[in-house]
Amino acid sequence: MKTPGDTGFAFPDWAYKPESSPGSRQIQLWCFILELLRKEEYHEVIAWQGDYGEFVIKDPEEVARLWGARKCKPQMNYDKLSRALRYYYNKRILHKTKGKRFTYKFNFNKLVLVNYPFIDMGSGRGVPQSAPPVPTGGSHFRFPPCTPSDVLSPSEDLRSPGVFSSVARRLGRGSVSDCSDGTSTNSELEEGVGGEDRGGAGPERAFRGLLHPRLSHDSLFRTYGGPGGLGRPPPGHRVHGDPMSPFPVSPLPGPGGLLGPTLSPGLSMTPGSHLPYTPSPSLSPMLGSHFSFNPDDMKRYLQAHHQSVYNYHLSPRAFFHYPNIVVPQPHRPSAAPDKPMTAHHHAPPMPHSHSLHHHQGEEQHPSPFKFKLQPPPLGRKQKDGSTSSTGGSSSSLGSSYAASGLLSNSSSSVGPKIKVEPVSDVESDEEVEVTDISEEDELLDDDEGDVFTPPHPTNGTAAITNGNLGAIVEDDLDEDVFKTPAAPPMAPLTPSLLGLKSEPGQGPPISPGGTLCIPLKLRFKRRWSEDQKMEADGERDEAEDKKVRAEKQVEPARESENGEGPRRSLSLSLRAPPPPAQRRASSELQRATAQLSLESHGAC
DNA sequence: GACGGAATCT
DNA sequence: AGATTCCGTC
Repeated sequence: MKTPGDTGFAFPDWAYKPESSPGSRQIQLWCFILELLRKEEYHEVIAWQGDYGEFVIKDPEEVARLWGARKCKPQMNYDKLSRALRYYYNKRILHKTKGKRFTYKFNFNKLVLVNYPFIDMGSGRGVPQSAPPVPTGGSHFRFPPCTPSDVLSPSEDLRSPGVFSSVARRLGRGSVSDCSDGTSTNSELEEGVGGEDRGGAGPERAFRGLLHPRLSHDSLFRTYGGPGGLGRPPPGHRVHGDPMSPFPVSPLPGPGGLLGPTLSPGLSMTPGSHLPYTPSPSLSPMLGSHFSFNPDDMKRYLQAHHQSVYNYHLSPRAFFHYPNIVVPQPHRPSAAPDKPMTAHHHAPPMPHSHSLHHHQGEEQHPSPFKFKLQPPPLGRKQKDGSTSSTGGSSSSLGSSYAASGLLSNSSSSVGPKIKVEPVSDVESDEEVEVTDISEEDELLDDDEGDVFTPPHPTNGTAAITNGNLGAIVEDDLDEDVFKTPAAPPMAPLTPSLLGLKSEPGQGPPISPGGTLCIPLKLRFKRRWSEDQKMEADGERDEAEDKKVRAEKQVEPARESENGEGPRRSLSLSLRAPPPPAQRRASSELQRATAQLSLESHGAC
């Protein structure tokens, strides 16, 4: 086996499930697919095609064979493999490109966010839309390795703090390891990889190309992409139109600046809900095509993000994050000391405004937050039920579910199974998803494939401090939430904490008068509940709306045009500016939040 | 070919 | 949980 560096293909350690989970350390199919996709050797077998993240399996049986080899399942065949692939539909990791044989498409959003929650904060929708729609730049598209469990698990959403924390922990490990599970039998791949490893840098390349066109934020790129885009393809690599890249287009011009103080990925220029940029599957907070796991990059990223948080009053979530943010370790102790990283690899350590802690024993960090803000993504099992028309959780909630932490309120997924599906299915999701954010999404949609539609900076400036929120929530949304214009999932928490959004009219998030006097934790909780309530109401309404709509068969787009959907979410999340008092409270809250996060380590 | 349920394995 | 197998349906 090659060391991670050798293979060039390296998924960070944490890309794998935790040891505890079954199947841990086993590569997951989607990772494997990505792996193949990024290797030229397999271009005849599987390759990127069309839209972002869209790939075609040119030789199904071969792919199956490879997969079988990797998993030691000689009996593997395309039929089985495709079944596995179909399971991803539900998880929204993949979806089928209709009408095209053996063609599937990754939902980058989901994957990325989940994997890199830290990024999400601002990145998501927060990224300026103005950014060039140019997709990527990397020569090879690399999917961020993720923890499948996180990504996939319907129960755990991006929004879930738990995820974040877990991710953070994982990051802490930070090490990059090769993708191969220890057992990997298939040296084929690895070998191939090694050979192909240009320049070797495994990890760094990993994310090249990941960026969503709309996401492309200059600063991001600069920051993470490094000058000229760090992950520049090693010599010999084709930069433009790299077949390996999911993005047809060429790499971004890489301005060399590092993260400018300006905007960080975290900072969102636009409100989450309205971001012009679409949450298409391809979008990834990963930023940059050049973003890599290179420690330096990561640091930079984090730093930038961190700054943005402070500068922009990011959502409390961000804070949660930060205290525990762990910077990925450059190299795992055991890891190859020098992974061949790309040139930028040696970038000097960034000054961290905040100390990013390195935790090797990442596990030490219990997630700061025990709250689960998000409801679990739904699965597709809805069907069984009697359609749930009964439960309040009517399917229509789907949209809303995301919006509020409601469901999840009690950490355990309360509504574990809220099925949004009726309305949304993968496909419908997509459609809807479009609505929410903007037309763009539609364009993005797989089938449509107009990924490149220019971003509509609708309100680009509507910048909302929440950007983060939006980002966080949103990405996930893209498929889930977007189905319906739902209130921003994060809204409950974030707004309240920050006090950014207190709704003037409605349930005042902050209990009148009481807030300040209440202990932080209580306050926090209280607020949370209130928000949830509010959200719940909102959801209910929405659900009803949806039903109606569904019956009428109203076009989702219309809604978006009207601004209903998005607006709605905005209203929830952004609500009017908080009264002064609240504001004060909010700042306090912010501080508190930070504290809380710390406290929570032990206490919560 | 694609989908997805169900049982089963790991 | 994430496949793997098998299978019926479209």
